[in-house]
Amino acid sequence: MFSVERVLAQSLEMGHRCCSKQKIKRGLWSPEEDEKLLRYINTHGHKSWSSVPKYAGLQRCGKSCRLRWINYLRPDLKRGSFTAEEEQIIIDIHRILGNRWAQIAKHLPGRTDNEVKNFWNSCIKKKLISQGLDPQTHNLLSSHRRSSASTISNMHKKSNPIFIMSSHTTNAPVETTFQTFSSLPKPPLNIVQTPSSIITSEYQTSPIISNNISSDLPYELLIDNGSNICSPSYMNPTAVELSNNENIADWVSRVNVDDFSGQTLEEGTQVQVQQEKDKICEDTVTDVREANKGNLERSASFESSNFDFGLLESVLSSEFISHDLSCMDELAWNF
DNA sequence: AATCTTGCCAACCGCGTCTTA
DNA sequence: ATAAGACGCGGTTGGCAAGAT
Repeated sequence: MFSVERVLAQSLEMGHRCCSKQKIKRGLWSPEEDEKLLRYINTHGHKSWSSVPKYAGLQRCGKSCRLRWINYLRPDLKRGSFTAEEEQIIIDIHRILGNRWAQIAKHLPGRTDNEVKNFWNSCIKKKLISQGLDPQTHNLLSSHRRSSASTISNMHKKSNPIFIMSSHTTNAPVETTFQTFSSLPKPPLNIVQTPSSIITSEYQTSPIISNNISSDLPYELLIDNGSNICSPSYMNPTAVELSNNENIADWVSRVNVDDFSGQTLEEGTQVQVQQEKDKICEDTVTDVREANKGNLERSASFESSNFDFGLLESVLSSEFISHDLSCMDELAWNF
C-alpha cells in the first residue's frame, strides 16, 4: 500500500542512472503523479515515452512512466488474484515458452508480464516444487525420478512396439502445429510418462513416428524396444517438454537456418524461417489453450476411443512397481 | 510486546532489439 | 551503413505487511 512517509523519503532521493541529466524522482508513485500521468496519456496518448514526463509535468523518466502505465494505470488491467484457469494457462504456456513473461501475459487479458512473473515466483513455482516438478523444466525433480525411471527401464525390455496409442481429439489446432514443424528439423521427441504429463527427452535419431497407420487414428504414440520412445509432440500438446532444460521456444530458437535440408538459405528465406519459428511457438501455445479448453471433452473422447491414459498409467505402474530397478535409474535417465 | 522471518509486489536495472536520423 | 536514442523484456531489489517466535 501507498505510504506517505516512504514516498516523501524517496522523493528526496533524486537522480536516475538512465536520466542523469535531470533531477528524476524514483520509488513509489504518489496519487498526484498517477493523476498527472493518467490525464496526460488520456489526452495525448504515449507516442514517445521519453517526452511524456516533460509534457505531463512529472519528475520521472520516460521509462518509469511507461512502466507505471503498463503495470498500474492502463484501463484494461484486471485486478485481483489469479483464477485457477489463469494459473493453468500460465503453467502450460511456461512449459512451452519458459520465462517469456511478456509472451505469457499476452494470453492473459488484463494481466501484465510483471504480474505474471511475480505470481509465478511467489506461488506457482512453489506449487510445482511441492508436486516434485522442476519449475524451470516441468520435468520431475531428481528426487522424484526413481519411480519414473523404473517405468522407462522396463519399457526397454518390451518388444517393438509396446504401445500404440491414438486419439481422435483436437485435430485442427494440433495439425496446424505439426504442419509448421514439418519444414523444420525434427525436435527432440522421446517421452516418458509422468503423472501429469508426457515429457519428452533426448533427440529422436531415427524417427518412427507414423501418421498414417489408420486414417481414423490421427495421432499415435509408439514406444519401441529400446533406443526410441517417441511421440509426435502434437499428440498431447499440453505435455510437450524437451530435454536438457529446454522448452519449445528454446529449441526453436536453437534451430539453425542452415539445418534446413543441409543447405544455406538466402536472406529472404531466413526471414521466413524466423517467422516460421515464431509461428511454431505461437501455434503451440494456441494448441495448449485449445487442449485445456477441451480437457473434459477429451477425457470423454479418450474413453470412447482406444486411447486410455488411465490404462497406460495402471499398466506402467502395476507391472513395473515390483521390480527393483535402482541400478537402471541412471541409465534410464541418461539414454 | 518486541523482534525476526517470510511472502508479496511495485519498481528499478541492465541489456538486447528496434527505430530513426 | 551507422550511431544514438527509444523501447521492451527479464532478472533483481527493496520495502511493506502479516505471521511466527
